[in-house]
Formats: sequence, structure tokens, C-alpha cells
Amino acid sequence: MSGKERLPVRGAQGDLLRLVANGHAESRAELARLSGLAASSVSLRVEELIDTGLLVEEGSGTSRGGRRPRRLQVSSTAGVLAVADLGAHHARLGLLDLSGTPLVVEERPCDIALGPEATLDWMAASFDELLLAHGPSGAPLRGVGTGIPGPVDPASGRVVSPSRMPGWNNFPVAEYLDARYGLPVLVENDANLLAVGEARAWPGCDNLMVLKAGSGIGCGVIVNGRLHRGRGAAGDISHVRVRTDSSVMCSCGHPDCLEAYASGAALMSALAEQGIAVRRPADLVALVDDGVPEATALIRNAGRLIGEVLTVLVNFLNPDAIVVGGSLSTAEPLISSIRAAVYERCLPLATRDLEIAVTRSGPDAALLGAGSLLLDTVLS
Amino acid sequence: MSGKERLPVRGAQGDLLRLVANGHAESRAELARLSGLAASSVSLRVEELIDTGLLVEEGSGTSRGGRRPRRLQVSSTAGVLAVADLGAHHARLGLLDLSGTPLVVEERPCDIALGPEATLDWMAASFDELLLAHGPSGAPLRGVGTGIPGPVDPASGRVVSPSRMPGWNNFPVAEYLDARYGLPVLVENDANLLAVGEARAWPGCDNLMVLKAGSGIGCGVIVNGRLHRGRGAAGDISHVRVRTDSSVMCSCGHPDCLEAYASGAALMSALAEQGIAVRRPADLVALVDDGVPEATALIRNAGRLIGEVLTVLVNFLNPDAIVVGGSLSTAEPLISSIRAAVYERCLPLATRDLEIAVTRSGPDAALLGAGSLLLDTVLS
DNA sequence: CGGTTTGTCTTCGATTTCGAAGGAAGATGC
DNA sequence: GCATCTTCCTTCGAAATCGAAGACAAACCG
Repeated sequence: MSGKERLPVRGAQGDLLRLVANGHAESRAELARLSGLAASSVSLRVEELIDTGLLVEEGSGTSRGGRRPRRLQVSSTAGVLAVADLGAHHARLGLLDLSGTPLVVEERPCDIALGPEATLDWMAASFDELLLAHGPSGAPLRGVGTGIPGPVDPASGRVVSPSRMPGWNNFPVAEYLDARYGLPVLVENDANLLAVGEARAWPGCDNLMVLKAGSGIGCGVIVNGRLHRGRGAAGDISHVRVRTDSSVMCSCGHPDCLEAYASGAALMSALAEQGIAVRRPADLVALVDDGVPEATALIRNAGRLIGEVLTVLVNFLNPDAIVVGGSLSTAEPLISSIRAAVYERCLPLATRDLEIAVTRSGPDAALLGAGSLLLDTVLS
Repeated sequence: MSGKERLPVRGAQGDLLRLVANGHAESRAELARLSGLAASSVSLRVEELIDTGLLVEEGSGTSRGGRRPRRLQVSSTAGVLAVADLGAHHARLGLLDLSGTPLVVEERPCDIALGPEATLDWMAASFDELLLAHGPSGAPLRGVGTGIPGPVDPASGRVVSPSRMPGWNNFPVAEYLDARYGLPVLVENDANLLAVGEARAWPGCDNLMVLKAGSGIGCGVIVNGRLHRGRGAAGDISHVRVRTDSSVMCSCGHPDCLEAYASGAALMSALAEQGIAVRRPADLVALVDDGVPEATALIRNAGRLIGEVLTVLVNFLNPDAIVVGGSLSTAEPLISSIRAAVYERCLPLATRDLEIAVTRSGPDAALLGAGSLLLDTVLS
């Protein structure tokens, strides 16, 4: 648990280590293919990494028709990453090994409205507890990462004009964590982390749109296999104007934003108006599963609105898949009405091979994404 | 004019040559910075390229505070590219040298409705004329490229379900040209070529949306400095549903597509209904310039509709700039109403540094783009 | 079951690339 | 006008990388 040590990695070793850690490669041959290096060079570097104790050989993989590859893994004693995914009222916290595999994951209630210092201090204290209880002995902490339910400027690691995070505007989260840990730090929007995490479960899909449908609506975009940030704010779809009969003012100051109709928060308040009170989006899903018609109708309508927005983006970006995550994603009618809207209205050329599916990597996807991005900087 | 010779380029030489040809670098020092190679290695390779006659040293560049760099250029005798941009009724044809600089450009009337064989044969004949009249002696033809006003499958080089190109559906344009020339061939959607060409004029802008507003509405997307194709159909914005009072059926079978309201073709037929007949989009612009109120109102409305669609995409992609090209782009009211719609409705975070401007590289942009993409394959 | 095919991994000499040092040529400042 | 700085480019030994050849190991197939 000593921490603050630089990994003894130099040159091409880092690239190879990263490929193994991120799960892109698990044999020397695969490394050679993906890194572009000659097989001989790969063997040399891998041997060095094994000597250093960062990589281990572990059993053999499945054959592709010839000799079985010797499977490579990042050593479990090489280090630990501490990652979190902050939500409005709950946070998921976890420890990962240097291959990005979770060692522990916990969900704890928290209140982001207490402001950045209180929340981040609480997060750090939780990390300490986790490390004490589950941190493998001898494995130093190598990096810290967290997801934020609002826009983050990637360059500075600051939160930028978030809608429901009082006190956080312009707070330098990355700087704050760096001062505390002196380690590689990652601060990223939660939907973006979800997207990165999910992308690992969609090999071969280089262009992905990952929707996070919870109390808010977020979206992470993977273009060419990498997270697309634009100037920092890319992926927003919640403040798109939708076609409706009524007219509602959104918190952003414009009328008829998608968020005002289709976000979990909006659905819950609409349900409350009909006399059905729910506390969190997951309760809403439970009502849908129970066949409560009011809830189902609302979710259906939300799916249709989201689908209509996605229509524009699918024609434009022409992705391989749309993945739906977030706490509302388990509601079957949501997916099916998104599907219906997209398939009905998009160009056949764009939907020809388009897959629309729920998350493959489950509730820890965002933590896995944080691990993946952190590894890029940790493994210099 | 002999042609069909492979360039004697191997290994890193190609990368360097391409950087010079594409205009990204013009000195050894710049090459070292951009290619990531050591300065010494660059010097070696450049010397080889000069010995082969592919590069020439030509005067000196401007100093950045120290010794002036020796400017490098692709030799004018190294080869020629023949490129075209096919439109519905007109085509631009040109010859470029291996640095992508135009040697000749001509605009000729043509009729794409005659079908692929007739049109491509006509194009080839035109290339032959140009080569005879303006082809520098001793410079062999090295590649052929063309833009198509419809969707192109990048892998096969086929036209895929175009809307206004009878007889072209599924025609293997690339194969046809390859059979004729036996040279590197490029076949790409016209808006995509425009985007690539325009991107050269926007250094530092890695994410770009380039709108082509002519008789149709097309859009090319540059993400991370490279053309984004998705599964081949990316960039379509013309079949997005817009908010209008009336209801018009689009040729794609859906109601209220952007194209049915804001394309040059739609505007012209709307104008015809008001008793004003025009033949081509450029005439429409002339009317607007003359202050004909009907034309101006139509263009304004088109700009607003386009702007509203762009709104969604700007929030989502968060680009550095939106560039408007195509024959309608010279109509001032079009740009200003696009600007108004985007700035009014987009998130401040997304429009903070967003530039919305007309094309910088003029009418030859698409040809330059074709050259740029062709060079990537020609300079192996 | 034995040959064939396919794929993995290592060895070793040839090639490429790097990087530090220094010369060349102009900008800058006194 | 002269010293100093910056940038450009080259030289040359050290280090990394390549690639062909071959050993190894399993799947495939009559």
C-alpha cells in the first residue's frame, strides 16, 4: 500500500503492457499483430516485462488452428487502481488490478450536493477503507479515477457548468485529487466512462453510441475505437428539441428539451402528477416490470422521443451499434420503442447492420471504463 | 504520359513523402516533428527521396527565429493525378501534381443520368484531353479519383442506392476505373471530398462538419483530423425530419425531410410555384443578391431549418467549426440564418469556440480533397 | 495414426532508427 | 559590428527493430 512509485517501463514496453492490460491482446502473437512490431521484438520486450514482474505467463489460450498461445496477464502484484462513478445519490467505488479487472466493487449512498470538497474527501476515505480491507498486499496504488455526472473539461479536469451539481461549477477535481495522491488522475464524464467500458465488450465495433438513461440522459461516443470528446462537451443529447404537442421549459432555458420529457427525473415527476410516487429510476423500472400501465406508457413515450433524436445521429454518425445503459436500460419497453423509432425513420443504409442493444458489461461498465482510461496514463 | 509505374518508395519514405505532398510539412525539421522520427533519420530518407527524383529542394522557407529551413517540394515531374467531381449536370475536372496542387481545372457540362458507363467514359476522355493539353511531359499518370453525388461504399467503391442517379445503383465505379487505368483509384462521395479538401484549410481544427448546400444537401465529417465514414454512409443529414407547419413527402418515403424543404432543388421548385423560374442553384443565389424578396425568404427559411438540424449535431459532436460549401454557400442570408439557429439553440459549452463560416478553399475544394485522399494510396 | 496445415515463439545477422554532439546559417541584442 | 541565441541540418557510434529461418506445438484430415 506504499504507492507513489513510478512503473519501471520504458519505450515500447508501455505500449505492449497497455495492450495486455486493456484486454486487447493476450499473447505475444497478438501483441505483434496489434502493435505493429516484429514478433521477435515483441518476444524480447515481453521477456523484459516478465523479468520485471509486471507480466506473468498464465496457462495457454485457445488455438486458432495452430499451436496454442501462451496467455499473458498483468501481474496481480503490480499495482491497484482506485476508481469511482459518482451519481447524484449513489456512488459505485472499486479497486481494479492493472489489467482493469475489478477486485472489489461497492455501491454506497452519497450526496453530491454537499459540494466537491466534501464529496471528494468522502470518496478518498472510502478508497482508503477499500484498500485496507481488500487491497492485495505489496500492490501499490497506481492511479485514481472518477466519473462525474456532468460535463468535464478533459484538459483541465474541471467540472464545467453542470446542471444538478451545486457548488461544483469550475471546480478543479483533477487538481484536487492530484494534490492528495500525487498519482495519475482521471476525471471524466460518467457517460463517457460508460462508453469506454462498454466498448471493451464490443470488439470489432469501432463506432459506438452509448446511451446512459438514468435520472438524466447522457451519451458517450466512441469513434474509431476511441472516446470522442470534441472540445470537451461532445455527446450531449439531452438538450435537443423534440416534437411534442405540449410545451415544457427545460432547466437550460430552452423549451422542449429531450431531458424535460424522457429523463428518469422527468418521468418520475410525470408519474407523481398521476398520483404514483417513486423515489428513484429503478423503482420506475419495477413498476414497468409489474405492468403498471401509466409507467409503461411513460417509458414507451420516452423511448420514442429518444429514438427520434437518435435517428438524426445514426444517419450522421453511422455507428456499428447503439448501446443503452443506465438504470432505466433494464426496462424492456424502453429499448423496443427506441428500436422501433430508429429502424422506422433512419436510412436503410445506416440501419443495415446497426445493432441496438442493452449494455453487455453490466453495472460496473463505468468503472471498467475508468480503469481502461487510467491504464493509458499509468502505463506510461 | 506513360503511366502504370509503381513509385520506388519503401518504408518510412512514403510517410515523409506524404507529409510533404499533403502540405503538412515543408522542411526536414517539420518532417521530424510530425513524423515522430529522429531528425537524423529524416535527413537520410529525404536524401534518398531527392536522389530518386521524387523530392526537390526549392529555395528556403521563413525562419522561426533561427536558421531558415530548406524548403522541400514534390518534384513536378514525379507524376500527375487526374481528379473529377461529378455533379448532376456539371463536372469539375482537373490535373494535380503530386503535391496536390492543381495544374488545370475545368468545368464542363455533363449528364449523370446517362448512366455510369457513359459518364465514366466521358470522364476518361476528358482526362485524356486534359493530359494531352496540359500534362507536363515526363510526368506519368499516378492515380485517378472522382467524387460522386451519392452514397459510396468505401470498401468496394460501389455506388449504393443513390437518390438521383438512375442506373448507378450498385455500379462498381472503382472496379470500372481500375480496369481502365490499372492505377490507384479513388471513388468517394462528393461531400466527403469537399470535407477533406476543406480540412486542409483549417489547420488545428481536428473536428469539422462540412456542409455541401447545392441542389442536394450533403455533409462530410472530419473527426480527429480524418474523414469519418462510419459504415460507409456517415454524414447524411438530408433525411432528418424537420419541424414545419406543412407536410411534404420526400423521395425517400418519409414525410418532412430536410431535403424536401432546404435543398436547392426544393427551393427552386418552391420558387417556380411563385412564378419565378430558375435553372440552377447559382441562379437562386443571384436572385438573393439582387434582393428578390421571395428568394431571400426561401433561403432564410432553409438556413433556419438546416441550422436546427445542425444544432443536434453540434451538441453531439462538439466540432471546432462548421464550414458551408456548395453552390448555395455564397448566399449571405443562408449562413447568417444557420448561425442564428445554431447559436440560439445550442449549449453554450458547445458553441463557445465554434466557428461557422463559408468554405475557405473555394470551388476546387473537392478536387483538392480527392487529391489528398489519392496521395495516401499513391505514395504507398 | 502419420502427414499436412496453421499458428506460436525464439535465434541471429542485417537494417533501420536513435540521440548526442557539432557545424551551418540566420535572428537578435547590445 | 560582434557576441549570443535559436533553429536547421548532418555526422557517427549505440541501440532498437526487423525479418528470414527454424523449432515447437496443436488442429485438421484422410
